[in-house]
Amino acid sequence: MAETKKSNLQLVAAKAGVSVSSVSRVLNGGSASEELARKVREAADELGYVPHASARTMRTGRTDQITLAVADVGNPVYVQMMRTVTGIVAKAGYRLVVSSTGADPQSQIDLLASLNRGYADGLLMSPLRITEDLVEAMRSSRLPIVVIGTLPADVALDNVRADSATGIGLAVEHLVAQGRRRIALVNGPVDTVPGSARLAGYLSAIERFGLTTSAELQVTASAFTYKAGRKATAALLGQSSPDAIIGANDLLGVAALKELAAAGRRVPEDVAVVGMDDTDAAELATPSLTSVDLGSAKRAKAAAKLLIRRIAEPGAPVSRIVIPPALSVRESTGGPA
Amino acid sequence: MAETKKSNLQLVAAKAGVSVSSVSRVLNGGSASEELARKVREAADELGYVPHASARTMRTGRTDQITLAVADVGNPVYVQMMRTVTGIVAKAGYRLVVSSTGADPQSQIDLLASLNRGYADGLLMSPLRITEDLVEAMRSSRLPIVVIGTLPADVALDNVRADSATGIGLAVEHLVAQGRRRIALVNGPVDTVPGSARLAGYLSAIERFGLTTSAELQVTASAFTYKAGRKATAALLGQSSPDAIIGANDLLGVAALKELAAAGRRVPEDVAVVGMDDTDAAELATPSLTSVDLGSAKRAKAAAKLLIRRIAEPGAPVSRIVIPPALSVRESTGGPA
DNA sequence: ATCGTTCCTGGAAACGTTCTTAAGAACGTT
DNA sequence: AACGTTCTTAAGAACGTTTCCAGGAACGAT
Repeated sequence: MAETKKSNLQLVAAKAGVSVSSVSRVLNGGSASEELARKVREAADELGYVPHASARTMRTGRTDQITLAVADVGNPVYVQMMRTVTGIVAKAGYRLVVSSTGADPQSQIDLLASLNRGYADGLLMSPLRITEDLVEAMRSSRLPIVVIGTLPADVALDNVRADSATGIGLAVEHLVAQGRRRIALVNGPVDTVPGSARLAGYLSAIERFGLTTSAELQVTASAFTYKAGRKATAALLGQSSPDAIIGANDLLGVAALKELAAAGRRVPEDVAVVGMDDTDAAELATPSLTSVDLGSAKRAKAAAKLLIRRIAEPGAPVSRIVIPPALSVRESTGGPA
Repeated sequence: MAETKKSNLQLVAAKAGVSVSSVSRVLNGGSASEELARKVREAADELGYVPHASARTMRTGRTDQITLAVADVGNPVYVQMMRTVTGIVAKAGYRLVVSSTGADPQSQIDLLASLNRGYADGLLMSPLRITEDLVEAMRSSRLPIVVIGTLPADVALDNVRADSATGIGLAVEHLVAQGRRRIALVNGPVDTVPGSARLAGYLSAIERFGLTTSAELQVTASAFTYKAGRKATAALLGQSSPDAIIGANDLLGVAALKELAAAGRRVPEDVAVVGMDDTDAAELATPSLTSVDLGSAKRAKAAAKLLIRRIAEPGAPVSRIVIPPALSVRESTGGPA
């Protein structure tokens, strides 16, 4: 057994001395006599038969694959999502295929076009930037899509979003409770979905707690990456002296931590730091990084389930789920080691 | 244009008033008259035609997809590989599909079986554990495979390997030059390919530099992860007092860093720490982690090129490439901040 | 005018599967 | 003994492409 040559139903059928359709029926669990089933299985085993995925897809229209599109495989929040999603879709009988698009909308549009060729039964995506063109492409896609992240109100797609604003509120509240007054924001690009949400959340929280902010306390990194975060934090420290810094994600938070260390400021004594996403990176940092858990694992899980349901019933009403945030307090704001 | 309905060659042909074969020829760059080409393109545009991947695959036998199988998406060394590979294969006209297998050989065997159904034209894999069954599955696969990592000598597959032994030698040499004498190893499971290579490299380097080691200086984490590394390092510190620790990868190195901090030892004053793989995690750690660059990016790049070549010419002689290691000195061994 | 080339186009087969339809066998009922 | 029902199996169409092959048309050469 387990020979590996080209094999197909016809060869198996010939070997077993039965018809092609009978082989297909037996192998897919249809009704058949003991005798027939035995012969078929024997022949299939002997030939090391493996069904041809494309042929099946062409006939059935299903691929049994789900694609997860992520903007940056280096961002630990996506790693967390991948982990979660893999398990869920596997349980439902799907293979997960991860596709790394760039950060720009065009590459996501390209991916959508390519998926419409029939590479997958559904798409899980978390677009960083949402343009008219991308929305149009998502709308006109004939593939079920579930979006992880916020979406314009008029786009009728299933989506699972975080509540950045409340999340930042949690961070600010925690910092205020410690007597911090000059709370800075190291944000990612504001033309991105998370970037704009976090800026808005920051401004509203600052106001709500009766604090003040200023242009000097807000810097924008060129990307949600460590390197960009270092640069942005350096600029921030050059133009103001905050007593707390909120990084718009953990990578930016860790960058702030490192830059503060390089500048000789103590964390948390001189400056407290909070990140967002509560990924492994927060745990691994030194000092460990307090982080707002935006529920990325939960979001990914919910999104995967939503997608599986939508594939099963395309006509189901559109769901919009919001996952509430939580705060994980660690050393960078005086939490336990 | 850009309607998105079900469309196929037949519909386009009908709309353009030509034959199906002519449409196919035009769209795939065959020879055709100006007039015909114009009509076809117009019709295709208007219908928003997208070719059906599976149908094409069934006819041509190609999928234009390459699969990268990684054991753990959370390991930054794989992230580095994904980044590199994505670019290379895209340039050659392939889509990269990332598949996250578990650490056990069986899940890799399953993946191989599933790929033999025709999901991809080639496979890039980096198996953690190599068993007889896995070797057998790789041998009998009808899919071109390139292995990133060491392979038994009698397996005739293209592969690109690191030189762990020399790499560890570099680390030991560096540590010895600083006067370190009690060099410990925090290894991953020794029944894995990298685990056994690193243990062997460590022992030989220790001997070469005239040092001694003992069972107390060697611990084995249950996996190549941060959490397992913490536990293993804690055990190490409980049973001996090394003046240097080599982590078998960066995650273990960072874990050692954190555990030392928790135990109140200063790095690098009391204990120097070296990791392996030279990933982002080494850069982000505090203090930043000296790490042996095993050339993961170069290995991934070479492997991708090898695979593309092998797909093009299946009969080409088997290549075995070794990438030499290098040392990136950082704060954890007294390097620059 | 006939023939041989070259160029363009259409017909049709084939890739491997699933599924509908139908034919035949076995068996029980009237 | 004739008939209806149920069960098992086979035949064949269809999914959407690519590509081989052949039929013309256009054209120049003999």
